[in-house]
Amino acid sequence: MTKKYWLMKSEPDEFSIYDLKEVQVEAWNGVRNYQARNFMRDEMKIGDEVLFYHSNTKPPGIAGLMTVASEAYPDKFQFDKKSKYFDPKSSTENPRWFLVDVKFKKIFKNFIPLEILKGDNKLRDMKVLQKGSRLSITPVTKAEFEHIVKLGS
DNA sequence: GCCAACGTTGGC
DNA sequence: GCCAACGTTGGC
Repeated sequence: MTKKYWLMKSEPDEFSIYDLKEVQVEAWNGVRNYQARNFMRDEMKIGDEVLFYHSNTKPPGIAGLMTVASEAYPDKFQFDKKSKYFDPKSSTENPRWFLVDVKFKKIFKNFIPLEILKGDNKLRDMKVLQKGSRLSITPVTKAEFEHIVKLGS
Protein backbone atom coordinates (compact mmCIF):
# COMPACT_ATOMS: atom_id res chain seq x y z
CA MET A 1 0.00 0.00 0.00
CA THR A 2 1.55 3.28 -1.05
CA LYS A 3 1.60 6.25 1.21
CA LYS A 4 -0.97 8.99 0.68
CA TYR A 5 -0.70 12.71 1.27
CA TRP A 6 -3.30 15.00 2.84
CA LEU A 7 -4.02 18.50 3.98
CA MET A 8 -6.04 19.00 7.17
CA LYS A 9 -7.37 22.33 8.38
CA SER A 10 -7.75 23.50 11.93
CA GLU A 11 -8.41 26.86 13.46
CA PRO A 12 -5.39 27.55 15.67
CA ASP A 13 -7.65 29.12 18.31
CA GLU A 14 -9.20 25.66 18.67
CA PHE A 15 -6.20 23.46 18.00
CA SER A 16 -2.90 24.52 16.50
CA ILE A 17 0.25 22.72 15.48
CA TYR A 18 1.83 24.06 18.68
CA ASP A 19 -0.87 22.28 20.68
CA LEU A 20 -0.13 19.12 18.73
CA LYS A 21 3.57 19.46 19.51
CA GLU A 22 2.73 19.57 23.22
CA VAL A 23 0.64 16.41 23.19
CA GLN A 24 2.41 14.70 20.24
CA VAL A 25 -0.61 12.53 19.38
CA GLU A 26 -4.22 13.70 19.26
CA ALA A 27 -7.57 12.56 17.92
CA TRP A 28 -8.73 14.74 15.02
CA ASN A 29 -12.05 15.63 16.64
CA GLY A 30 -15.04 17.40 15.33
CA VAL A 31 -15.16 16.68 11.61
CA ARG A 32 -18.84 16.79 10.66
CA ASN A 33 -18.63 16.65 6.92
CA TYR A 34 -19.23 13.41 5.06
CA GLN A 35 -16.55 13.82 2.44
CA ALA A 36 -13.91 14.58 5.05
CA ARG A 37 -15.12 11.66 7.17
CA ASN A 38 -14.89 9.32 4.20
CA PHE A 39 -11.28 10.30 3.62
CA MET A 40 -10.43 9.45 7.22
CA ARG A 41 -12.55 6.32 7.41
CA ASP A 42 -11.88 4.82 3.99
CA GLU A 43 -8.60 6.10 2.69
CA MET A 44 -6.21 7.10 5.43
CA LYS A 45 -3.56 4.65 6.56
CA ILE A 46 -1.10 4.79 9.41
CA GLY A 47 2.02 6.61 8.20
CA ASP A 48 0.28 8.83 5.65
CA GLU A 49 1.82 12.31 5.55
CA VAL A 50 -0.32 15.33 6.42
CA LEU A 51 0.06 19.08 5.96
CA PHE A 52 -1.28 20.98 8.98
CA TYR A 53 -3.16 24.05 7.74
CA HIS A 54 -4.11 26.94 10.02
CA SER A 55 -7.43 28.40 8.91
CA ASN A 56 -9.43 31.43 9.98
CA THR A 57 -6.37 33.23 11.24
CA LYS A 58 -4.00 35.92 10.06
CA PRO A 59 -2.50 34.86 7.85
CA PRO A 60 -3.97 31.45 6.99
CA GLY A 61 -1.49 28.89 5.65
CA ILE A 62 0.46 25.71 6.17
CA ALA A 63 2.22 25.52 9.52
CA GLY A 64 3.91 22.13 9.46
CA LEU A 65 3.69 18.39 9.16
CA MET A 66 2.07 15.48 10.95
CA THR A 67 1.36 11.84 10.19
CA VAL A 68 -1.66 9.58 10.48
CA ALA A 69 -1.19 7.59 13.68
CA SER A 70 -4.21 5.26 13.88
CA GLU A 71 -6.85 3.47 11.89
CA ALA A 72 -10.22 5.24 11.80
CA TYR A 73 -12.48 4.81 14.83
CA PRO A 74 -15.71 6.46 16.02
CA ASP A 75 -15.44 10.05 17.31
CA LYS A 76 -16.52 9.78 20.96
CA PHE A 77 -17.94 13.29 21.09
CA GLN A 78 -20.83 12.33 18.82
CA PHE A 79 -22.26 10.36 21.78
CA ASP A 80 -21.63 13.08 24.37
CA LYS A 81 -24.78 15.13 24.96
CA LYS A 82 -22.77 17.94 26.48
CA SER A 83 -20.44 18.29 23.51
CA LYS A 84 -21.01 20.70 20.67
CA TYR A 85 -20.17 17.76 18.43
CA PHE A 86 -23.04 15.64 19.82
CA ASP A 87 -25.10 14.04 17.08
CA PRO A 88 -28.51 12.69 18.17
CA LYS A 89 -28.80 10.70 14.97
CA SER A 90 -25.69 8.70 15.70
CA SER A 91 -25.56 5.59 17.87
CA THR A 92 -22.83 3.36 19.28
CA GLU A 93 -24.21 0.49 17.19
CA ASN A 94 -24.12 2.59 14.07
CA PRO A 95 -21.74 5.51 14.51
CA ARG A 96 -21.88 8.23 11.95
CA TRP A 97 -18.59 10.06 12.55
CA PHE A 98 -15.09 8.61 12.41
CA LEU A 99 -11.68 10.08 12.98
CA VAL A 100 -8.01 9.15 13.06
CA ASP A 101 -5.24 10.05 15.47
CA VAL A 102 -2.53 12.32 14.15
CA LYS A 103 1.07 12.52 15.30
CA PHE A 104 3.25 15.63 15.36
CA LYS A 105 6.13 15.66 12.91
CA LYS A 106 7.49 19.18 12.54
CA ILE A 107 6.76 22.86 12.56
CA PHE A 108 7.89 24.48 9.34
CA LYS A 109 10.82 26.84 9.65
CA ASN A 110 8.97 29.00 7.14
CA PHE A 111 5.21 29.23 7.65
CA ILE A 112 3.66 29.18 4.16
CA PRO A 113 0.87 31.73 3.85
CA LEU A 114 -2.13 31.04 1.65
CA GLU A 115 -1.12 33.96 -0.52
CA ILE A 116 2.14 32.21 -1.44
CA LEU A 117 0.36 28.92 -2.13
CA LYS A 118 -2.04 30.71 -4.45
CA GLY A 119 0.76 32.36 -6.37
CA ASP A 120 2.68 29.13 -6.92
CA ASN A 121 2.15 27.64 -10.35
CA LYS A 122 3.13 24.17 -9.16
CA LEU A 123 0.23 24.22 -6.71
CA ARG A 124 -2.48 25.64 -8.91
CA ASP A 125 -4.50 22.40 -8.89
CA MET A 126 -4.53 21.99 -5.11
CA LYS A 127 -8.07 21.43 -3.89
CA VAL A 128 -7.69 23.70 -0.92
CA LEU A 129 -6.93 26.61 -3.24
CA GLN A 130 -10.01 26.26 -5.40
CA LYS A 131 -12.54 29.04 -5.07
CA GLY A 132 -15.18 28.28 -2.50
CA SER A 133 -13.40 25.19 -1.21
CA ARG A 134 -14.40 24.61 2.39
CA LEU A 135 -13.53 20.97 2.76
CA SER A 136 -11.38 20.57 5.87
CA ILE A 137 -9.55 17.48 4.65
CA THR A 138 -8.28 17.19 1.09
CA PRO A 139 -5.92 14.83 -0.72
CA VAL A 140 -2.62 16.25 -1.90
CA THR A 141 -0.41 14.80 -4.63
CA LYS A 142 3.11 13.59 -3.88
CA ALA A 143 4.55 16.33 -6.07
CA GLU A 144 2.52 19.03 -4.32
CA PHE A 145 3.48 17.64 -0.93
CA GLU A 146 7.18 17.54 -1.71
CA HIS A 147 7.12 21.02 -3.17
CA ILE A 148 5.43 22.39 -0.05
CA VAL A 149 7.93 20.65 2.23
CA LYS A 150 10.68 22.36 0.27
CA LEU A 151 8.99 25.74 0.65
CA GLY A 152 8.61 25.23 4.38
CA SER A 153 12.14 24.09 5.09
C1' DG B 1 -17.86 41.76 11.02
C1' DC B 2 -19.22 40.77 6.26
C1' DC B 3 -20.71 37.73 3.04
C1' DA B 4 -20.01 34.31 -0.90
C1' DA B 5 -19.97 29.64 -1.39
C1' DC B 6 -21.28 25.49 0.01
C1' DG B 7 -23.56 21.51 2.68
C1' DT B 8 -27.56 19.84 5.11
C1' DT B 9 -32.31 19.59 6.44
C1' DG B 10 -36.99 18.85 5.96
C1' DG B 11 -41.56 20.03 3.93
C1' DC B 12 -43.95 18.90 0.09
C1' DG C 1 -36.60 13.69 -5.31
C1' DC C 2 -36.81 18.74 -5.50
C1' DC C 3 -35.46 22.84 -3.60
C1' DA C 4 -36.00 26.80 -0.27
C1' DA C 5 -34.38 27.86 4.02
C1' DC C 6 -30.97 27.65 7.08
C1' DG C 7 -26.33 27.01 9.16
C1' DT C 8 -21.38 26.94 8.58
C1' DT C 9 -16.84 27.89 6.72
C1' DG C 10 -13.24 30.79 6.16
C1' DG C 11 -10.96 34.51 3.42
C1' DC C 12 -11.00 39.19 3.44
